[in-house]
Amino acid sequence: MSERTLKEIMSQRLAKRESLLNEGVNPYPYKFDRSHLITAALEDFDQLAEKTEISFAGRLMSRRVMGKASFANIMDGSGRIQLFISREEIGVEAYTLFKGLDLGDFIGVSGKLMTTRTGEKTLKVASLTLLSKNIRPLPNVKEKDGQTFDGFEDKEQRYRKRYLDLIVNPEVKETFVKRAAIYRSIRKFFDGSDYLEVETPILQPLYGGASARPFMTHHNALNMPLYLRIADELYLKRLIIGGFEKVYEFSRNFRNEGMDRTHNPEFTAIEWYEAYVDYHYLMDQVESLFKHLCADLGQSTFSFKGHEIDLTQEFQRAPMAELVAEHVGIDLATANEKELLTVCRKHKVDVDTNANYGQLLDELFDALVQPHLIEPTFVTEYPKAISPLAKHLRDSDGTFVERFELFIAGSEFANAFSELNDPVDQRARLEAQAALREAGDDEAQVVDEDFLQAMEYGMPPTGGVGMGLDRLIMLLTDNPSIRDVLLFPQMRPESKG
RNA sequence: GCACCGCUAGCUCAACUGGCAGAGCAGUUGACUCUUAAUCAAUUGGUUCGGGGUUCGAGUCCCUGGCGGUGUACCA
Repeated sequence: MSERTLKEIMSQRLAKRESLLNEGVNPYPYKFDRSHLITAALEDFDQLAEKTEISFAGRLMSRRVMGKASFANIMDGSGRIQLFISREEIGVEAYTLFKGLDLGDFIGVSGKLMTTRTGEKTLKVASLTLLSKNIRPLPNVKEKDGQTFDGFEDKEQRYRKRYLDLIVNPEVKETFVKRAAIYRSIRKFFDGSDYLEVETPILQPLYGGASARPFMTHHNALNMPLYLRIADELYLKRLIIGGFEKVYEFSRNFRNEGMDRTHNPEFTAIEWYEAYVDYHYLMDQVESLFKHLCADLGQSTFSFKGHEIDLTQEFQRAPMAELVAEHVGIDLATANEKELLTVCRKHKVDVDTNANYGQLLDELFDALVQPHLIEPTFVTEYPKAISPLAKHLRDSDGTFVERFELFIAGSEFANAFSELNDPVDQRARLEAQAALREAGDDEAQVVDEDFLQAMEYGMPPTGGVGMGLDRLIMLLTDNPSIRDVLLFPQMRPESKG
């Protein structure tokens, strides 16, 4: 739409590019030696001002021309600074070049720092070089005293053209800088506990470790189907079997499912496994990971979804059935499926009438309890029916397993178990999943014969945790949508309708 | 999936009950040596998301499709 007017602006700029080339000026030179980042020079202003010749490189963001002298602002990766350019100072030729610049051009400038009459720290430009010619106009944003005017606000365009969002809405950068800091902190936590960071296949002949539909692809040379991983769990367990006793991986996972505020088709999780520990150990460990993160970020209370949450407090722990029982006022430990169904109906929880005890309990929990778990809470003892990779709860009848999930502000943040390591039991559980698949559940897990064989060689008692990092970053940066913590969220192609 | 809201110039927005599609910024031309949402003067720029319909006349009303946002459901 409105291509014509955009084309006019662009053809003007293309013409400038041409005439520069004709004058023998390369509008795209190869390098520029800058002496300072903008913010570094501003911090060191008193040392540098009036004395030292310094240089910056950056993008021209605004301009105020007043005849033979001008002010402009450039932005580099660190920040912005005002430039003062006078014809007297830089000469007629350079001043003409400056007046021919467009917003969005990259330039290199050198000169001395000064303070303007109104007290703004400014570079008095002595020389100026074009570093890259802009030919497509940037969204035009005005700024004053930290307030922005006429911003670039269309969320769709911001997600589709994230590079523009980053240029024009600098606060967006902070989320991604913080994301990197969180990764660094997590790495430090595990590296410091003698964990080994590993990389396992993203392209897998069979997918597993979670209940989800996969993306499928095809390898030409092998002429075989391959799946993009939905989780790295089964490979990390192979490594535990192989004798690496503590492993972790930042795992980009792919799930062929719906998209919404909290789901992107590709997302990042961290999973870690440690030999000879159980889920009680893991709860303590997860709590200390959060404390470690808070210390590194220098913050203990986080605002998220309108709640103020202290992540350094002791996390609550409670079995799933108890939490549901508290809510419905019925002792569920002795309830049968029929009674649970009645409870579901009473609380208007929509369920499949063929659902088993575990699925019903899970439904009740999701509908009635989870939204109210605001303070950090480990929900423990999940039904075996929905946990095919977890060990039976010790000293019990086998209805429940040693598993926990961590909830904060009504959302799930971690999922962990005392990992099942009995190969006979594991085979039976996966075969039960396969039966569910036969019955039409296309998210049920598949039997991975190689994984079962690996376990038959012997797997030590092991604890393992999976934690969704995108959601963690949403929590720690107070962003309500996963799209705000992904640089390039998945979008439908733009179409002309 | 369902509901609601949105889509008009490069950007931000306006246009009453259906009556000539507008403004600011950006762009272009000119003036201006301490401005800072610079200012002043002039000026260019439109497939109003696509398609169909009603009407003398549609940005506006109706149908249909697209994309996005929010909520909700399903799903981990």
